[in-house]
Amino acid sequence: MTKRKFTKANVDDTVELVYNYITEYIKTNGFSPTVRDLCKGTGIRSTSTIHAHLKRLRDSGRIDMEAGKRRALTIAAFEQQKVDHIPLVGRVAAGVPILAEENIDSYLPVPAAFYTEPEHMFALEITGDSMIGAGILNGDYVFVKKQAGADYGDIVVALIDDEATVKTLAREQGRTVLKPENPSYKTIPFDQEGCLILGVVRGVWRAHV
Amino acid sequence: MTKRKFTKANVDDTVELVYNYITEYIKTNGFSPTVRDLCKGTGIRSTSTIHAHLKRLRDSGRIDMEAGKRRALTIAAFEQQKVDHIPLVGRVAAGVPILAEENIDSYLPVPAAFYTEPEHMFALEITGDSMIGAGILNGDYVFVKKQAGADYGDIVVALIDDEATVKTLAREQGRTVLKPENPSYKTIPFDQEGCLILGVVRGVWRAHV
DNA sequence: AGGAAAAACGAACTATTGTTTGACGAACAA
DNA sequence: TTGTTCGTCAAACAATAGTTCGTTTTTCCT
Repeated sequence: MTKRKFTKANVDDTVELVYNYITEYIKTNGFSPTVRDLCKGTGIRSTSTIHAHLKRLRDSGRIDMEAGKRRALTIAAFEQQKVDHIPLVGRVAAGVPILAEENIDSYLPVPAAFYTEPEHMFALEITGDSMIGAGILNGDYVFVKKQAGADYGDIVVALIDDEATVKTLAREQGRTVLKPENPSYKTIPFDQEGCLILGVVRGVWRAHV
Repeated sequence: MTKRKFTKANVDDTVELVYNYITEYIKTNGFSPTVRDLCKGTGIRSTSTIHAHLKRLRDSGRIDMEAGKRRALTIAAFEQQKVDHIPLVGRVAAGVPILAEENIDSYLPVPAAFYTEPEHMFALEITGDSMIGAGILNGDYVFVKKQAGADYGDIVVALIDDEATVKTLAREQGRTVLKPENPSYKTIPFDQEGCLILGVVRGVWRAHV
């Protein structure tokens, strides 16, 4: 009687097993598993077998690993799905830079792929329904790129007499105005005195309860 | 002449230096730095000094570390800002489970704090303007919790004759209907034949170009 | 000035962990 | 059946990296 010492499963399946355990491990622990962790996690008994599978995963571009480095496996796909944390601005204090520490309530994670310069972004919670026509509702979060100028048609965050407001920047009858997207609100003349553009809306997030 | 071999800076400042380098390193590399990496990064020459600072950071609850484990530092604050990646469903193939592999285009990162069960979520890109009244525009992404039932008033993703659509579930004149939030679209009767609720919209994301 | 405490240093120690090697078993084709 | 290939295994090797220890330097207090 020959004793069955191991089973030789389909390689692709085993590689998948290893890959899944890596992602799972990183997700729960926050750092990469070791070769021996993968042994325990997958039931594979030899470190060299894991090693071979890791090479396959690296060669197919699914993971990144540096030779010799411990716990240095990273999921290649995460690169595209990188996340930045941008500040959520609660109140806009008068005379204080928008991103000053006292303004920042917390940080929200945002897909980095959506923006080229996430370090210049901030988020703002919408109060009121003046922008309903643009699909921006009360309670929504807008993600704003900080910049002093904007184009006509852009939805901007502006400071008017020490109050922050979100409106569409437009040109009407020869004047630059801040236009609400709701007929029951009045268009605000944008005269340079006391008016300041803080940034341009680049994204909207709404959570349904 | 006494040779100045090292300067003894304020401990808090040095701890901060170490902490910042850890976050920076993890952000760029995807895995934790080693004690010796931190030496190079901070200019501190002794591994034991770094070790002492790491203990301080752990004791003050700012980082997590397990004794003996290599490259296993994690930033404690990241815990609260955890991100889940939920599948972006491109097409909805007839007769195939919504989360089947062939439906999934890619994955989007979403703040885990927003949902209790991110593993049951999927995302869908909106085509058309039938939900303008609810602030859901063409090109928006909706984040959907997968469930077979829903309440009246919920915005649902439903399958009607093998086509996925996003509408408000409502009751009108004694019948259950799928109601568009746009007067130029017709209300769709929700008869059980060929009609299926795939999930309920929990979030909306819009990126302004 | 003298001494204690705190912080940094350098070197040695330890062990976790990546890597290599050679052998064995299973699957498959000739 | 027989040989080849490939996946797995066990064990040993090598080295990266966590930890400890005793000393030196700086700061601060008396």
